[in-house]
Amino acid sequence: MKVEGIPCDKCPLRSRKLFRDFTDEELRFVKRFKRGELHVEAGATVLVEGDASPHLYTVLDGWAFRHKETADGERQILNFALPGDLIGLQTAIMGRIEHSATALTPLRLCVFERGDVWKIFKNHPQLSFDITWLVSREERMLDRNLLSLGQRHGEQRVAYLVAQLADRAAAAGVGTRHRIAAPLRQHHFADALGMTQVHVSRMVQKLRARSLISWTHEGLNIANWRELCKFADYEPVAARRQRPFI
Amino acid sequence: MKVEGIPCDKCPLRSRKLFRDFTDEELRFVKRFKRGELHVEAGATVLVEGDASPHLYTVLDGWAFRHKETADGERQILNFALPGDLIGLQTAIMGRIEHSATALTPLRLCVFERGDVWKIFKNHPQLSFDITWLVSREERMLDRNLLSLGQRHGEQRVAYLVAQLADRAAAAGVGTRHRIAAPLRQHHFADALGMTQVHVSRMVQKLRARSLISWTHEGLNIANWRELCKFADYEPVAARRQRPFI
DNA sequence: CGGACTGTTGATCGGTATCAATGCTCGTGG
DNA sequence: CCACGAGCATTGATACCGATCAACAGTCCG
Repeated sequence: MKVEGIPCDKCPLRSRKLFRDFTDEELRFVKRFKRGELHVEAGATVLVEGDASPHLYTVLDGWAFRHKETADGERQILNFALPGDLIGLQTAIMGRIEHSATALTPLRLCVFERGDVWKIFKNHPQLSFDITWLVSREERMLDRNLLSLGQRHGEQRVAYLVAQLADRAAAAGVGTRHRIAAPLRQHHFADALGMTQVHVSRMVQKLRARSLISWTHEGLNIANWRELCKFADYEPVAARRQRPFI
Repeated sequence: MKVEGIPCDKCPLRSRKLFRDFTDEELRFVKRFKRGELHVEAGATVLVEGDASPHLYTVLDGWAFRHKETADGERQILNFALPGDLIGLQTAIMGRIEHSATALTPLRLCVFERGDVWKIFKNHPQLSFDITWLVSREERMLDRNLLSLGQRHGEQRVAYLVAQLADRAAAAGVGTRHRIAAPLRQHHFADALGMTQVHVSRMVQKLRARSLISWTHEGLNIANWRELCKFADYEPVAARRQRPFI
């Protein structure tokens, strides 16, 4: 875990076409709030349920996931976070966070302070709106995941998650729709989809039999993107559409 | 479906202790945006998936639920909306809504216009922050529901939903923790929890056998609130804690 | 009275969990 | 270079939760 400073004008996210351009004024404004950069190693925990951490983060590089546990220790992965995603905003808005977040890969985070969020609201409508956009987007993804868990059975659930992750990764510029480069294991899928790892394995085999994906020790590849989406009932995000980030 | 105007200073929500007080200035400001009141009958649809409706609403009275369907027509109830809750904000923030909303009881809604949300952000930091608070709260509830669907089995899932609804209704001032007054049917539970109505029936019986709840044609009663929460792993909201609304 | 709606009960089937063993890959250290 | 163990995926056998199909009963209402 180390902290250093890198100027926002050199922010690697800013150069990606996916993210909307900041005006010079916005850039100057948001710069003041960057408290540093946090590097955590794969597997490290960034946020812990119940914390009232003073920080929130934007993912600059790497994959993380949000998760939550029942009283008897069963873990549910709620969603994944990719570059450009904000994590830990709940601490700033609601005072207390009800989920944990863990790094899936080595992670580079841009650090903000909880109290500064209010300054953004106070002084910068457009950026406040962007923050709300990000929360709404998260809500929308959760809606989709809920639909998946509630109404789709195993094979489709796995297919849906594969499609979603590949699509998001491609959009965030950290992969393509044909290959997921993250070190995702079947037990991650299990925890995200509410099924056992053994069953995930069997469902993956079925998807392989349909020639939709291949999952070897080399990684996870999507053999037929179009068909996968159709099978999973997944609707890809509009490409070329810019989105905000902070 | 009828529309009329009732002044915000007489807003019935405002008198409930649950909701934070507005300053006179806030009241004057927000009044300008109330476009009217919408009354819809039980069972009517307020929002339809895919719409780019020009309106969003605050529930003034009654129960509604947000839901979403898979391509092959399976319905998932994502969450319920009670007085004080905002519905349809996605249209204003993201342009398009990805879920539907339906009235469970006769519903009284306060109508806002999509474009006015930006005006709020532009001119009123505190109210913008409140909006974001509401979205964050929804996200948090979805996190919890996702945990329930993914990791708890039937009996606990039902118990959790009962506890959650009773608690929220009591907090919103439309019921107590010992009785849910809404015309909820077992098929609503089924759609919300990803199980069949028949199975909900059996799980309800088990909860009855544990003397936790009773569900007759008279309605749904919680026999032992404390034990129900413990069994369901549900953490009640802090009573006496005020929350924002718009 | 008849029909719609809701909840209950029973029989059976299937999807998924559980438990356990095996094999593969890779990193490490002797 | 090989032995070993850790981590991960696969496979098989069995058990159980919850789905499905079907029938029936109570309530409400026109």
